Amino acid sequence: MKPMKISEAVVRRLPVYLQVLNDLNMRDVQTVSSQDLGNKLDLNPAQIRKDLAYFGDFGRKGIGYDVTYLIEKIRQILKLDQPLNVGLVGAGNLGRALCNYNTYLKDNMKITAVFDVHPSMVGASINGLTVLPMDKLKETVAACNIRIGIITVPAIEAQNVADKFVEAGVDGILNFAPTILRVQEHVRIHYANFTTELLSLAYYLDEEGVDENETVVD
Amino acid sequence: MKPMKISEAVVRRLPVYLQVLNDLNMRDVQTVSSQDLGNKLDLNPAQIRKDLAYFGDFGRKGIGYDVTYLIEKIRQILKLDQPLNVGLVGAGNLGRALCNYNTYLKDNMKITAVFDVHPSMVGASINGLTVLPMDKLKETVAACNIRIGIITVPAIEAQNVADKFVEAGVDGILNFAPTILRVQEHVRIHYANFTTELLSLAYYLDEEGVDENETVVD
DNA sequence: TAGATTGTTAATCGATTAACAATC
DNA sequence: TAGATTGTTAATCGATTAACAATC
Repeated sequence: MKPMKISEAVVRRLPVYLQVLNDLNMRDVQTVSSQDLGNKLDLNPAQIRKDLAYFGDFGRKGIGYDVTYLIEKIRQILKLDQPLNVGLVGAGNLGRALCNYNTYLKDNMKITAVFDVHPSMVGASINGLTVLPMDKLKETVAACNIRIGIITVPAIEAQNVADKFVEAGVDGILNFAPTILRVQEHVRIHYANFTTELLSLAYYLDEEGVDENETVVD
Repeated sequence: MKPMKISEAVVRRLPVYLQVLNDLNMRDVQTVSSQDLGNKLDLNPAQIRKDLAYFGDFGRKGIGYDVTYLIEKIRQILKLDQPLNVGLVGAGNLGRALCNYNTYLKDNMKITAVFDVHPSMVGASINGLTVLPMDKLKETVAACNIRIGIITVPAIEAQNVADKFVEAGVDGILNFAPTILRVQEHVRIHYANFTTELLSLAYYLDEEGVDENETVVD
């Protein structure tokens, strides 16, 4: 391992590698080359080798990477080899979807508490969890050792919820609300903003919608 | 306007600009400088000016950008000045959340049809839409002029659904399933994979979890 | 006019890719 | 040994930022 600073682009690719490796593992594939991975992910094999080499020598020259071993290593790098508790605020449709995905976020990440700002939601049961009121957030985050907060409330309430999470002591926030959050520097925020993806998708549509052949006169 | 090729990074920032501009507009702000926008978004003002300048001269020297005018222009660029119909497959929790968000995706984008692969789901009502069976997908996409497909089914079914969407003639797909899709080259795919964001967030946690001051001996 | 801010060119920075020695 | 594939250095590419003339 080197004490080098790893760029965000590299870190963001690790979960993608993990996803493909888990796939291969389920299909009992023992070994994979950077070439194979590159084909599956439309990435340059050199980039994959370089990404992995930041963290150690995981491959074998002439052979490739052992799938199980590489999964284990990437899990370690992402700190998914230890349990990580997550709290969620916003028991609406999206929040409930994420709670039910819990099996999905299996990799030692678990939503262990759900909160809502609306008293009418409090007490409801979601996938075995009882929705708690916001004034229980601080003590629950401490008691359950919650490190990450997920925000699935409307944009207008998001900053307020983020402040509560930070005050309660979480180190990271995943924000689904379409708004930029301001927090103390040491708290890391990731955005899961699908509207961005959807709206930017629209940009690329008419390149095909306008049939360029129609304008060709022979 | 220039006939230049615009990079994906630029296009992805446009919806973010739009978001902030809509915010400003609601608060009756008339004019905004690239400096202001940069502060709000943690972006370099020069980058914002450059991004916008790819598409035209929208600002006024010494003044800044007219908020309403810039919103209009970005809407045009993203083709949100015309209605755009969207179909969704997967009426589970996440699918339902997106359908109910319809107000959100107001910008002339609308989910106009919902499908599910499971017969037991068919016929259910979601936000005024009746869930249709998959064998109605092709005719509905044609009849409703659906250009974009959203996939909210489990990973294992996602490629199959994508194939159906492509066969039916959509030009773009927004995939929420954590899997890479293979489609004809002319179909554009965007990924809304929040597991990637969540897992990569874990990587950054212990940088603060390990209190570096504790190791300092004076 | 003086101050502010754009649009754009040039400089910088960082990320991706090619190439190859090492080695299984 | 010959073929395959890694880890890594050097070359390339592209994106970000700085700087500034134009101008409101």
